[in-house]
Amino acid sequence: MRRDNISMAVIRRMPKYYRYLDELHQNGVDKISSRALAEQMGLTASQIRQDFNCFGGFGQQGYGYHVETLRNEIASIIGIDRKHNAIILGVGNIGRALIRNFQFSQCGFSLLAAFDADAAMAGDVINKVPVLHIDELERFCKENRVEIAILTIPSKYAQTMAAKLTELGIKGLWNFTNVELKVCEDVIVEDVHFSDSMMTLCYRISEE
Amino acid sequence: MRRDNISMAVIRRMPKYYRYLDELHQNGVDKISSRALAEQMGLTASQIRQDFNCFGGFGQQGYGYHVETLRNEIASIIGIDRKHNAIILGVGNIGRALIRNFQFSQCGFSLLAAFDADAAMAGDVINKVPVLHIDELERFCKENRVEIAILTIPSKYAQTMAAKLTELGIKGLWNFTNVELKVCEDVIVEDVHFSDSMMTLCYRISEE
DNA sequence: TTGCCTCTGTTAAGTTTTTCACAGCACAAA
DNA sequence: TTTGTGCTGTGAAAAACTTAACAGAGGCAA
Repeated sequence: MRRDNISMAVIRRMPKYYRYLDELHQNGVDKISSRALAEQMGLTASQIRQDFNCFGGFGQQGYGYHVETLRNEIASIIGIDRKHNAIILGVGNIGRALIRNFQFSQCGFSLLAAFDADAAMAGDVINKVPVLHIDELERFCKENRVEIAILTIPSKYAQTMAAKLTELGIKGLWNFTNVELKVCEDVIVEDVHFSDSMMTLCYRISEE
Repeated sequence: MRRDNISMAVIRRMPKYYRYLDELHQNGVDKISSRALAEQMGLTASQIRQDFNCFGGFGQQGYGYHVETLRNEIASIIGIDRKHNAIILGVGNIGRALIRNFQFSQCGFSLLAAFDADAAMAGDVINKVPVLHIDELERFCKENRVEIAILTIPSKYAQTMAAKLTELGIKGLWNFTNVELKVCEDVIVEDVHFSDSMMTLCYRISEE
């Protein structure tokens, strides 16, 4: 399974494949052809075969793809079959929403703790996740192998916090602030820019 | 200003341009060259010039771009200088987070009302936005020119609700559920798939 | 077993997107 | 005014990405 030089375009389709295959599997579907999957997903069969081939190809000629096998292969490619430790910074509305509702384990993560600058929250437990004061961040990161941090703090603190987390050896940041973070290049930043998404929608509904 | 056949790749960069230009403007910067902007944004100067040229080109040879003018042109292209009426469906954690924190007006929208199936919430007002019972949706849409709906409801209701909203003449859906919505093609769906984003991060931190 | 049909992996063609290169305008300095 | 530098708009080249096409493997029925 060669996973070098895989283009971002392909990578960003993998979670979607996973989602569809997982649903098919749960509906008891055993096998599926690239054509059938393409139709459901709104892609072309060629693209699907091409995509899977980036990782070696998991189908069988004349048969198609075995849904469960393919799903598991994709899970393994993405890495969600392993557990990566995560922490969340900022227990405001969005932070709380993620802690309560987001299925971290289904995305390969384990949410170890939440941090907030508000001392009044320290000691709380939300959805089994302990809330700690931000002053404990450094100690916590040193004691636990934290791989990613989720930024749901106010924008003005984002860059400073990103720098601190970089120092503490974090590998990835899931950034919900509307700030473009500058970090050294071995730290991965995945942005969730609500406003960009909303503005795109704004443009698209205005077209005729 | 020709805005037909603009590729999605270009469109998705426009909000980012807007963000940077707005910040430059607020910092008192008057003019900027494509090269300087490229450096800040992590793009190439060529791409920036190419992008702006899709809409006619707003710069001046030998000078560069006038920040405020360019920002306003982009705002007008995206459509955030107009006001589009929006409603939000589902006042759970994410819904509440958006109502409280998201700057709708800065993205060209005006959030008229929130809807929830929980009758106990009806009559509440969150951040000046009235919460109505879902039964009032139809009446409300008929009385107000609602252009987009934000889906922050449980996934299992998403498809049904999308169909209903389509009937009511909605133009766009901002979809926070992890369901792939099937709607007729003149309705625009803009997905915010947290899990796709998180899985992509998962993949990327695993690479070496 | 044979023959037919389906479907993948893979190479090639086509399309889109990005980058390069440069003519020519604008401003500043002399 | 003239000269030089900086910068855009634009057409062409390069790269990336998607779609098409097809050989051949495998299933299935007779």
